[in-house]
Formats: sequence, structure tokens, C-alpha cells
Amino acid sequence: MLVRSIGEAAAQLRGRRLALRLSQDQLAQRAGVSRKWVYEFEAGKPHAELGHLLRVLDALDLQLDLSPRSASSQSAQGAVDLDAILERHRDG
Amino acid sequence: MLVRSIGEAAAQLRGRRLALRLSQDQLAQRAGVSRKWVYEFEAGKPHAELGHLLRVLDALDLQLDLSPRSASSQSAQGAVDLDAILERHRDG
DNA sequence: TACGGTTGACACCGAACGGTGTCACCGGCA
DNA sequence: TGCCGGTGACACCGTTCGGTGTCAACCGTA
Repeated sequence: MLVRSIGEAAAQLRGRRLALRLSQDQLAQRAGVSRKWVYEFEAGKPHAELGHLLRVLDALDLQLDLSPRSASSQSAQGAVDLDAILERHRDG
Repeated sequence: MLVRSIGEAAAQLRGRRLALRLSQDQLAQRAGVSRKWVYEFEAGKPHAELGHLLRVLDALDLQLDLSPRSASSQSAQGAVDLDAILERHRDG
């Protein structure tokens, strides 16, 4: 699922935690963070350390993927080569 | 690309920035963060605010995906249904 | 009724983040 | 030779993140 904001990630995290029937406390202990962190992140706190998030995602068996937004299907004719456009823009 | 650690994300981010021919300063201004943040993140600093990362990824036109780890190739016979296992474990 | 588990919500406080400013180093170019 | 842009690397400092501890509210159950 695409993560566009922290709120979306928070919803995903909370849903996953409930699906695994873990309490905030249990998840926190698994991931090595405090319950406060879990509670606040699920509440949509905009600032959170990436390292903690990765640990929590790992504890929930969730994986994070990073990919170019528009270049995912770069070979297609209709696809936009953003890199080329930007580079041309910067060169011009 | 799978993001397993901050170092991997940092490498992705740096590679993308160079591909777009952006300086650390330019990227920082685009994303609304300081050059120090960009420099330190690329250097693999383990702690970084998720909100800043999302803004930088957006400036680089990179997208973040969140998905259950074991369900990525769920149809395979050998695949493990972690959810079921965990739920059974918790129920038992 | 009482009890335990879960959750939201505080205060407190040390540690660390992030911004600003600055410096030196390096490579390209006039 | 000197200048300029990019980068790594500091110091300083205000902000705030995250952990610990605690409390009340809610719910299911004995």
C-alpha cells in the first residue's frame, strides 16, 4: 500500500497490530520502543524517528519499499522519463 | 527496492539525488529541510524524523510502499501464513 | 461488586535532533 | 593563479522526541 503521509502509515500500523492481536505494550516490547511511542505514532504524531519505525514495522512483519514514482514502468511508450525531463530542465 | 535499514534508504536517496543532478542544498530547499539534514541522512544517521524523510522523498519523486512481508508471494505452497501462526499462537 | 487488561493522556526530564553559521578541501574553469 | 560550487564536518543552541511513571476510563469476566 502506498504511503503518502504519516497518517496512512499509522493506520496501516495500527491495523496490522490489531490483526496480529498485539497490544500496544506487546508491540512496543517486541520492537524495543516504549508504549508511548506506539500510542503516539498511531495517534498520528507527525514526528517520529525512522529507526524506531523500521523496528516496529519489522516487529509487525511489514516491509517498506522505495521506488521512483513515475519511472516504475519506464520502458512503456506512454511513460514519462522524469529524470530526463528534470535533467534537461537543469541543463537548459 | 526493499528498504531494510536506514543505510539502504540513504543510498537510494543519494543515488536518486545525483541522478536528478540536484545538490544537497537544492534538494534541501525543495524539501524544506536543511542541508545538514540531507548530508547527515546520506551519511547514514540512524535517527531522522519520518516527516522530513517523506518530504525529501516527495521532492525526489520517490514513493514509499508498505506491505505485509510474508504475503508478498503468498500463493506459493511453501509460503508461511504468519498471521495465522501468530493468531493461533496468541489464542493457544 | 471487584479485578485485570487495554488504551488515551498527562508531567517530568535527559538526550538528541535539526537549523544556522562557519570552515576547509576538492575539482572545474577562466 | 584565483574564483566558485559542492561537500564533509564541526560548534552552538532552541526545540522536542522518547522513556518512565502515573492516572482515569472503558470493557469483559469471575
